[in-house]
Amino acid sequence: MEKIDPKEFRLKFFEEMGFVRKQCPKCGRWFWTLNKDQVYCNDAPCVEYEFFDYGLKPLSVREARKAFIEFFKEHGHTPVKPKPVVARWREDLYLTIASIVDFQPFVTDGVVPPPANPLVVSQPCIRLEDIDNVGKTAGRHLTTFEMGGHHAFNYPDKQIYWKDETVRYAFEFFTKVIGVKPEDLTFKESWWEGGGNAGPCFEVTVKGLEVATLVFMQYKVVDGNYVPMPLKVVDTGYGIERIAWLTQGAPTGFHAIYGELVKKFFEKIGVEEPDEEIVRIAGKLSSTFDPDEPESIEKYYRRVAEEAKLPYEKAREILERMERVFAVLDHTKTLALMLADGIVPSNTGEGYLARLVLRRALRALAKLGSNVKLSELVELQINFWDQDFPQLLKRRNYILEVVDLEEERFRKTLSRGLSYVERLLKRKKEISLEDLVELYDSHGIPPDIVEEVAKKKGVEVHIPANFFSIVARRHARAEVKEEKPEFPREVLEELEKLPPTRMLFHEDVYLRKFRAKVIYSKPGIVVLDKTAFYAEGGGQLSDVGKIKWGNRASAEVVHVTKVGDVIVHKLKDSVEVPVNIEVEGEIDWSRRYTLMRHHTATHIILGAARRVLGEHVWQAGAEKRPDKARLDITHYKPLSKDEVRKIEELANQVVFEGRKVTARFMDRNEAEAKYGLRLYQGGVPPGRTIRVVEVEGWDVEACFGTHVTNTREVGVIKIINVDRIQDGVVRLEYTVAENALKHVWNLEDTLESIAAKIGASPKDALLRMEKFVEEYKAVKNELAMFKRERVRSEAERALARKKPTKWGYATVSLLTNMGKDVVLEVARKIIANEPKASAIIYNVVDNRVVVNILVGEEALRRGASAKEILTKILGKIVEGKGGGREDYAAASGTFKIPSDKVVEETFNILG
RNA sequence: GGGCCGGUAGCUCAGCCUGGCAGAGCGCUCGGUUCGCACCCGAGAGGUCCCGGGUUCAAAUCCCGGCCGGUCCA
Repeated sequence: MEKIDPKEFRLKFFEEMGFVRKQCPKCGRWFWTLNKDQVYCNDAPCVEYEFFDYGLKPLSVREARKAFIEFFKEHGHTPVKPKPVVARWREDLYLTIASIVDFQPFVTDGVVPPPANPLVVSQPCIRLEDIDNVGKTAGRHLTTFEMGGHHAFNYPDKQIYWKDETVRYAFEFFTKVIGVKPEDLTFKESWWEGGGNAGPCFEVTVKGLEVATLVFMQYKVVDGNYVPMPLKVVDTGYGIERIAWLTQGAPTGFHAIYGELVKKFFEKIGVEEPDEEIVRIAGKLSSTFDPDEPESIEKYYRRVAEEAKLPYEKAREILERMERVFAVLDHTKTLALMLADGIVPSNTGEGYLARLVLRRALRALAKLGSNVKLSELVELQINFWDQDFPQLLKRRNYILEVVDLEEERFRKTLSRGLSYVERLLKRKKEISLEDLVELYDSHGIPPDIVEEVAKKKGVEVHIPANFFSIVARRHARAEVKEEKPEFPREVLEELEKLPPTRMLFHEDVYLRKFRAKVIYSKPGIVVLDKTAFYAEGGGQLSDVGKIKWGNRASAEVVHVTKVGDVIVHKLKDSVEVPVNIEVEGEIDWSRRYTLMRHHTATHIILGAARRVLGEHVWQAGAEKRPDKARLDITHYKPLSKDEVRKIEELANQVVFEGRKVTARFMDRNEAEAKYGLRLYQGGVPPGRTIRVVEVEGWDVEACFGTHVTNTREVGVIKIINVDRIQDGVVRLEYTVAENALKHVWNLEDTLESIAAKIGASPKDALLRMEKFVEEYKAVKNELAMFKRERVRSEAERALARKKPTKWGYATVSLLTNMGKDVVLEVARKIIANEPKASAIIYNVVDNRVVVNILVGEEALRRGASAKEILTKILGKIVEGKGGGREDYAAASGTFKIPSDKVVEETFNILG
């Protein structure tokens, strides 16, 4: 803050109007106002909300949005459509967190022109950073909100407008359209930073409520330094919901946003709606605390209790209940929007964020003691917002099915975890911090739910206030793996200076041979002025082939890669090709042609999967190799066999229909406008123009790869494997044409060998197998019977030859090739029949012998020791290793004496 | 992408720490009880202890690798 030059904020407009600059005695910030008597900065938490009886014309969220758009439209801004809340056009963000995000990175970097300039948009945004505060602050924090943004992009050669005009617009909008008295508007000086950009800003507040932020993006943050940007961007954010709240003077933001839904939610959830009086007081005071400071919240509860003339405990209970219902209101809307844009819940990526929101909502419901189905509440949101966000209605079935599935999943997780808690309590009678952390971190059971269960069992649980930071501390910093550079630094630097390679593979995908000039060469590395070799990218492996020059010289190309726009051929061995000569290149065509067919097949399969499974299907990864290809798609449950067949059938239909496949370069804005963000399946390519591959009437994607020109060339597609690779992602593997045929042959061969092994024809193999399994079980049972019989007879035989010792009796058996289980059974039988006996059993297997010694209960009491006996045996009879306890010992090794003397000698040494 | 937890009978799980007979409850089958059902009583069937390697006389148990699932965090 200190680094800002106050001059940045001194505007002509302020002078004209007679604004004065003041400093807030509470927060120390500087601000501008027309009210000469104003003391504080007019923002939370320095002042209480004072707009409740302000008497503005009440606007719903929809009306506030419309008023905002209309105003800026009238003032020369072109309205543009908002983007999805899932930022598919960004590689660095999962969610749309601000309206300016719509135009990052390409517009703000000056690579792509904005769709209009200046423009206005109302962008639904999702921010999850403050999810724990939602509800507590009566509407100050929300996970989803609409950011009204009017943006102007000022290029060095084309200025639109800057600070002065921006503040004038804000002033006019709030005073003329909304009806705020000029002296109630405060412009607070501040500094904004985010997404690698920074600049000064004004926070616009009215009667304690911040209603807009006017950012003047003019620096790029590079290594902590502020570098001026050539492109200066007016980045404003008007809080549409806050404008609705302000104008309605509703007791809380939630009442302003959700209107009749508030009552409906209390009813559906089944908790009592608090009196208007306490809600009003809570709303008014909600500006005064910092939700991250427990003491300030407590103070707030006390003040509400005091003003509402209620006991503290009672007030707190009412407020907490209300806060939770508010959180559910907020989370269900966020969830509906996320799912409508096709997020599939998962344990990673943006899918995890959807699951996080959903589970927070379920937890809040659990704490409210409600058993309402979450999908019923989400459905209320869909119906409430269907005109504002028509995608909710369109994706209704998907949203509700996923919510139900996820609720079921969470229920299972909870019950699994809770039975774990109960088992824990049986053993320990207390739950330690360590247990709590493990329950949450490994089993997903939040500590407050553990507390509840424990309480029912009469066990108190202490949850530290910093519980979640303790959990966070356990997560060691992920080490950043360095990627091994493909080329040495100095080579890379030289490569980067070369002119772009002409890409013959885009001009004619069927080109196999070509002549080109060598423009750069190092041992094992060649760069040509043009090439037909495709460089690895977009999940398509690179071409391989040959380069020939002179009379005889040639080199094998083993890999091709791209450095910027330069295509680099890597050679087998460190061959060096002379620079500036002409060479002939030839690619391995059969490999390339299969890759092309696999690539086109991938686009066809994606289109088929989307049609069979739904619009939430997105590519989550893909790889095309010569032997097979694979496509990972987002989907919320395992594919049924039926669905797989359906995808396969549909895909092959497209192959057989012989649809045209075209590739062309298009202006990014134009392509997005025509085909939507669906284009970005395999990531977001950089640049002003993008290459668009279209399978006629079936699928359109931004793609750099080589494709056949007619789907018929793919031949046939055979899905050979389907796998769930992680939550919410299904992997399809498939091959085409001859490879598909080979796959079928393999299956045939396998079946034939199985049939041959079991002596049946392939047709009868299954029947034969079933019979075998039955027989196997019967034989197993019969064998068990014989084993029992053998055990009995061996035990009897041994007991018949027992000899007395000082502790009772000893029996010695010499068996051959017995299983371990039989030997032990015999020994057990002996000491069961004669508790005074010690059973010694030798079992000879191949050239080795295993000796087992079991001592009966009575013999044990009289001083017999299996270990001692074993020691004697190991000394005299068996050479080997062993060990055991008093009642049991075993060893293995070889006999030291002839085996026909073993029984006799054993009795002797026990003497 | 990383951390943590788990995989044992059809299901839910115990046993693993400290190596030495693979177990419980529910479900299933049969029998008893009953006019019949439920309950109850008795008997029985049911196992690749996820897979592979290692240590050991001996591995569900200890070690290593893999697969699968769960969960928290980027």
